Amino acid sequence: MEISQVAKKSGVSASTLRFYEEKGLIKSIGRQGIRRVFSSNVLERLELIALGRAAGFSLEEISGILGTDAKPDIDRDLLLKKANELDETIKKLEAMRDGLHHAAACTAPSHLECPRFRRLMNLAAAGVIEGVAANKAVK
Amino acid sequence: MEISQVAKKSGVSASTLRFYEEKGLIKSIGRQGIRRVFSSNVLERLELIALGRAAGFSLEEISGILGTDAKPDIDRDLLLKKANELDETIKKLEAMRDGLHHAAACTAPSHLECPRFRRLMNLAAAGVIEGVAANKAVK
DNA sequence: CTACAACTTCAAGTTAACTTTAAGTCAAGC
DNA sequence: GCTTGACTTAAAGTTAACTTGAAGTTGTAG
Repeated sequence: MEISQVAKKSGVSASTLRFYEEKGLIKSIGRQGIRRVFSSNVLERLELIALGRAAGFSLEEISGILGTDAKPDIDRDLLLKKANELDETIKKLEAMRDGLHHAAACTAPSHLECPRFRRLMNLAAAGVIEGVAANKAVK
Repeated sequence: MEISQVAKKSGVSASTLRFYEEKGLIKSIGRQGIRRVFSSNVLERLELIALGRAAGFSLEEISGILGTDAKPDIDRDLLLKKANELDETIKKLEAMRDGLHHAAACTAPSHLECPRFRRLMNLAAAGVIEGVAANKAVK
């Protein structure tokens, strides 16, 4: 496949594909003249990358998870660590979602004054700041 | 409270506090000489901001949700929309988490070849790319 | 054979969310 | 009364993840 084919099928722009290749996230299987040729495997790879991005991983983390080489040879401990991080994130997001739902329905004059909203937010916020700091530290 | 007090109690650096004030996300209640003075309410506000960041909202979105003025006067439709977006994200994250857990335990030569992993990833990836594109479009 | 659309590289530009730096202000302790 | 340390502003620098632009190359349709 040519780059435009991949772009069209994946929804990832050609410039991004070149950028990803430069970063080692994807590979072209060769060239026809000057033009890159991709195997259709790359589409799968791009889905995984998109998934990782949606999950909040950086491109660097994703290349750590998926592996930069042909064989994605994976560090199982890293995977478990990432899975646990995700679990933490999910809990916060659920609290946030519930908070938002309540805020939309609540009739208190200000949400900051609504005990239920506060309780939800406090529950959710516990460890958030530390969590963010920790994430930065990990980088 | 002085800015360093707020920084210490919130874990948010002084420069970030000034930056947030500039963006209208927080407010100081006045000045003592040249120095900002904050009320302790700002700590709560900062927790909400941290929560929003952890949930993947941009600062602009957060100021949209929390309101820039003193009274957080909230657009309920926006809240519900954000809650639904969050719900979508949560589902993807759960799929990703499950995928990672499995990948860590799986003995298939390559995860891309493991049917269970593929099934999980495909489930998770459905709509991810469109979702990302949609998020960008919303911005 | 020539025009042209689709590719190529490399460098520079963009945005978000901060951080860093330079230069100055001020209250407090010695 | 002067040094010190915590503040101040304004501007520039940083990083991630791309995008855009300029200048050149190539396969194909007319």
